[in-house]
Amino acid sequence: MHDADGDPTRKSHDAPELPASAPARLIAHLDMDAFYASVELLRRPELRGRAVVVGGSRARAARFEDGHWPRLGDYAGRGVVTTATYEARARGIHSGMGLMKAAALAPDAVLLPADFDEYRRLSRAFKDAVAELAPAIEDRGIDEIYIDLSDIARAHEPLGHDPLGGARALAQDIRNNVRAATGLSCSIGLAPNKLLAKIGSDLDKPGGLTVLTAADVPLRIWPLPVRRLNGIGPKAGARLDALGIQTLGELAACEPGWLVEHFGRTQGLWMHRSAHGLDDRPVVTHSDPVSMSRETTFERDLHPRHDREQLGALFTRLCEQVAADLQRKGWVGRTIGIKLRFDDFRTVTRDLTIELPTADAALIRRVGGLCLKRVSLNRRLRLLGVRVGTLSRADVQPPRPRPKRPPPMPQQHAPADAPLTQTLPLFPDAS
DNA sequence: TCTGGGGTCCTAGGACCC
DNA sequence: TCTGGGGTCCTAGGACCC
Repeated sequence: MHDADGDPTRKSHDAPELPASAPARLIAHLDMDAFYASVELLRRPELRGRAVVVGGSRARAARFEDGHWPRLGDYAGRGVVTTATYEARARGIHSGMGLMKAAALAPDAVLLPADFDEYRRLSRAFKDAVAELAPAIEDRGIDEIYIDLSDIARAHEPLGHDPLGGARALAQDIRNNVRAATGLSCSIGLAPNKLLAKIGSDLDKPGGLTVLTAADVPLRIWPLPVRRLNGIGPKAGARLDALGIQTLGELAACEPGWLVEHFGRTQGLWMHRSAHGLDDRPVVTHSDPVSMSRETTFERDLHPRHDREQLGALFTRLCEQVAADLQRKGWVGRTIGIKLRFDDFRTVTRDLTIELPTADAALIRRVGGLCLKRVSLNRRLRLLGVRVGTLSRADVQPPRPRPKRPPPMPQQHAPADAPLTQTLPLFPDAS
């Protein structure tokens, strides 16, 4: 998409230092501000200024009862905070936090259930608004996108002495368009790559527009904690911390070879490059799904035998849902898998690849049942999930019926930990 | 009364094939 | 017959992201 030959500023195309001579890109990362909570405030403006938490999808629908809203402090049960307004964040609440813990911090906060249909509607609206001005968009979920502005920003005349003035103006136009179309605010990071754009959009939230260049890396990136890098999560963050590395500057100062020793070749080299603000990943404007799944956490842990019927019915429903998702979107899949989470939070998965792709609920249910037989069920369950992977389009013939292999016989592969006492088919088959 | 749901990507071992 | 190596597929788990 971005070819060195396309750079009109380059006189010489035979220069050997090809990577260095590639034209600079201009990438934006746009992140909607407290998206779900902001959507709720759009239709309940009287809640503006209050601590509002969205979460607990099975919470009762929010109703204006007797002049007050459902209090977070009255909530009892499972669930996590999906989004919190900035007022709630100021009280220490953040997404992913258990609702009961959040309730202890801000019992008087308003708790609203998530309304994903509405969030999806506004997600489409904001992406459409961006696409009117800049069509090269990479979807990163419901509330954020990358935008490749490399080509269009050149058309924007630089304003004054700022070489990025045109880009800045374009980003401003994009933000205004999003606001006009949805009433919602967003933050934008503008940088030569996705990594820096992503960090930038987070530097001045809400409503910020942050421009970062390679020259800004030492002063503005290196002081940040390593966790701000997209790709360093809780585990890698803790390992780095144990090695005495807290900031991106400290990470940047590490020898690549030393990082490779501790984190492996791929991750070690990636960390080194990233800490220096280097990132070649393109903005990917189209991608096909790899898998589709449905899962549910029960309101109370279920016993594999005592709650057998309920589990079986739940399992069947998940299969029907995932089949409906596949059919609605026009996909079929060959790999059927299940996921179980036990009361101790241990998670296991089993999957089985069949010869011909399917989107049929009954077949998914049958294969899922075979997967289930390979798990020893000696604890209560808190979650059950069904997944279909190795997808292909429903309207094209499967390319090649793959060469025959001995058909999988799950019973022969019973896990070593399967207890001898497990004799019953634990989930009644739906068929 | 800890810890949602929907995803992607990576690793690693074994089977199988050339 | 023995000794390999490489490539692909399948499966399980785990890290991470939104």
